[in-house]
Amino acid sequence: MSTDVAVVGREFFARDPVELAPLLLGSVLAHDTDDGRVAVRISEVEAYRGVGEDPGSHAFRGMTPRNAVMFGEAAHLYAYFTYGMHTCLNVVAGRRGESAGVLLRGATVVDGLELARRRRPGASDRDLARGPARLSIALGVPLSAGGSDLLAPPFSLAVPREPVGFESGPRTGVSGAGGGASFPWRFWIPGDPGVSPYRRHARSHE
DNA sequence: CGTGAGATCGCCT
DNA sequence: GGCGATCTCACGT
Repeated sequence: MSTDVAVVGREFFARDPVELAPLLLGSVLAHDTDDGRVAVRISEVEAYRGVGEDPGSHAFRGMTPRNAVMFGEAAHLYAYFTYGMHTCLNVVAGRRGESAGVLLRGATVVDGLELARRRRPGASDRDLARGPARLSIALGVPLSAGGSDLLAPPFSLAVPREPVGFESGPRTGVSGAGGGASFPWRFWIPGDPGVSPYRRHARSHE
């Protein structure tokens, strides 16, 4: 159930996002604030490639003020605001200028359960971080934290020593080119309660 | 459990 | 001006 994780260097994240994404399943991301620490174990992610390569990516059309962080160093936080109310979190992937990232779509709380519950009143424990916007609220990460290094305080990110088994399918919420079966870059841990409820389509790996 | 609608505003064409 | 890398609540099964 709990995976053995370890802190790794930045070069681990400087690889193709489609390769990196499944390796992040089972990772533990922690965030410290004055109110305390919340840590989550990642159960679902999506890979986004860079400029010109991936029509579903915020970076597809080149650098803008919003996506500039994606063009920077790996393992930093790309946070974006959407639907007029939600913040979602990505781990920047690849080398400088590659503008790739991995969206954190779902997780389970493994530390700071009381604090996470306070941040999402009324939510069941299972739903605390199940979904990209919910995850950012449970961790207490504001949009303004965008650009932060996830390998330095107040964050910490540890990855599994041994990759976990996973399944993949089309990315959620990505319509038009970039969506559908041509980009099966959503990855999740089968049966994990932290996988978002919105879809299931599958091809399994091991 | 599934579907459907409304909320709400920054980003980029 | 149109549309999101979404969520919650209401209501039907």
